[in-house]
Amino acid sequence: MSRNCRFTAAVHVCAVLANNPETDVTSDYVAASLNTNPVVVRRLLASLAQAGLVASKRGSGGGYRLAQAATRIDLATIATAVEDDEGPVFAPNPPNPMCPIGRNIQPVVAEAIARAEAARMAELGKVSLADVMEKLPV
Amino acid sequence: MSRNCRFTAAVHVCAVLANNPETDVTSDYVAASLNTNPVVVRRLLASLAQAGLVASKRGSGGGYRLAQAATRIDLATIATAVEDDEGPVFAPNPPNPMCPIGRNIQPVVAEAIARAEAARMAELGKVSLADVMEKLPV
DNA sequence: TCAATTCGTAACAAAATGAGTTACGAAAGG
DNA sequence: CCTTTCGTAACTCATTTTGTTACGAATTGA
Repeated sequence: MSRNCRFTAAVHVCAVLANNPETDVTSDYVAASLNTNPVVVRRLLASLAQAGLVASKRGSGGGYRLAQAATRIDLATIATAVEDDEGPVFAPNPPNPMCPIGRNIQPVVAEAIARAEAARMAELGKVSLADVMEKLPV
Repeated sequence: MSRNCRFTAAVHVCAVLANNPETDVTSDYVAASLNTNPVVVRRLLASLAQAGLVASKRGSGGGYRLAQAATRIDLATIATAVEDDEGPVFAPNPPNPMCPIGRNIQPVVAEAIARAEAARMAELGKVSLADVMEKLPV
């Protein structure tokens, strides 16, 4: 599954929480909207909680809610929270060090990828969760 | 393996071809630099050929060479050639259509992702294969 | 205190993805 | 012809991700 899959799901989760402000929403409830398993949702929410985007409460009556206003959460923050930030990923086999190309190409490409990813994040950062909510039927 | 993996490999392949201008380079040769299998390389090169970036010649003395000058090939073109352009990917299970959030969120997020991907491509487009070659020891 | 609820997380099965490998036909050159 | 090399299909294997079950810890309310 692609990178955008987890990201889209994470935005969906946040949208459900934003739609129930000041309320503790259970992972079962969110899972019903996502049409998936509660544990999958909790794993997503664990990443979001670690980034300080959501707060969780255990026990009866517990659940999740946004830890910040929807206007202050942008899609770039959500993306970095749930994506594996391992930088540019290379093949399992390292390039042949005997080859002058193979020996040196990775840092060069990695730099270009880093700039491209930064541009992608900058664009995602222009959209807030509140912007997303506005485009949904309330 | 991530998206950047195939992309990095494709740039590596192009760099090897650029390093042997006006020469037909075999997939075996490229595979040695990539430290991988010739068939894997041929699959990558098939995508690059379909995009018009490389030309192939069969038979004895055959191989691959760049179909355009390295100054005219940019990393965005390479990326679009080898990446699955399936737009934003969603989870295997579609969201619950009974939920107003689930029913409507995907197009909204897809639009933001499309803009972000466009920004990423714009950044990759600023770097040409010749730029990459310049940063490698000749 | 006790029971019910809910998160947190581990363990494992199932599914999907991609890489690697083998194989073989088609094309091209000598 | 015979060799070389691409093009591609079929298959296996490793890796990753998702889904599922399970259970302990925390919290609430009776």
